Amino acid sequence: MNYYSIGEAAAQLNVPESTLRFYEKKGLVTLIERDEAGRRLYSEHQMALLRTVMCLKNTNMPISDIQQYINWIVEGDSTIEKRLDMMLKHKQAVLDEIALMHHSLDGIEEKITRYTNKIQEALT
Amino acid sequence: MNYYSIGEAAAQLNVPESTLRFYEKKGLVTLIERDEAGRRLYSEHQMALLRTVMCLKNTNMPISDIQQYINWIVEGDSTIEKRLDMMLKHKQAVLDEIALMHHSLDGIEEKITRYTNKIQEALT
DNA sequence: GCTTGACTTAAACTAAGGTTTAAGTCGTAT
DNA sequence: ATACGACTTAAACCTTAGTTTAAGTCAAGC
Repeated sequence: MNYYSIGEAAAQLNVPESTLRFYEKKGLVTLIERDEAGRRLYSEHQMALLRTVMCLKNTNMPISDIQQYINWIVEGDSTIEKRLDMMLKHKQAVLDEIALMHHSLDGIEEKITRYTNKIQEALT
Repeated sequence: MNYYSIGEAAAQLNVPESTLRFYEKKGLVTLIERDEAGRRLYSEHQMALLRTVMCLKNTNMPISDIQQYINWIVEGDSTIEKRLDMMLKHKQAVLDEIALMHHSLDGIEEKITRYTNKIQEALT
């Protein structure tokens, strides 16, 4: 299998290395292998997990909730319903947030139109 | 003209009163009139400004940037180009953020599908 | 006359999500 | 051999965006 150093993993996930160490300490990602020298080796499997973590983080899930979700994954299939429930709720929260942003964007676009017109008028 | 007490304004904007006082201290909203007893009176004009502030806040603009924007409004028409520039950049930032959220949502929906299938299978 | 809702300042406090620092130790590549 | 990238712990520090507290004052309504 392919392994990534912390530097490679960080670059791929577009976060600082310090964040990966921080997430590890927080239990957002577990069981990272090490080479003989004690350096972290991120497997494809870990990278997939981290990509999931990033999906949740990018949609503003609090770290503590991501932690809970990861714990459920580690616990195994008995927690699938809980995970499904969490993801459904989170999806709705994200949709709500996107809707709010879209709505707010309307207000911003109105400003853009108004300013653009004003500048046009000033040039005539 | 119609005036609103801080309680009414807060309810209408869906924020705590403490936040309105905080924004005022920060200079996000200025020149709020007072009644004889010193209580804040929010005019329609102030409410409109505050709705703009909320649009920016709801799209995650930092308070310091909102402050700058409001300062420019107060300065008058000479700052219209700066405001237009700021709004155009902010619009792009918001669109980028929404795009990232949408993309991340795909990952979340994949989980939902997988968990749903697993639960279905388990029932057969 | 008392409760309610508003007001004041300044500072402390909170929560989230990291970042930085100190003071080192290792192993690998040039 | 020396620089590079990684490693350690623990605590201190940072920013953002408020919230809370203290210790009052003030005016209006019941």
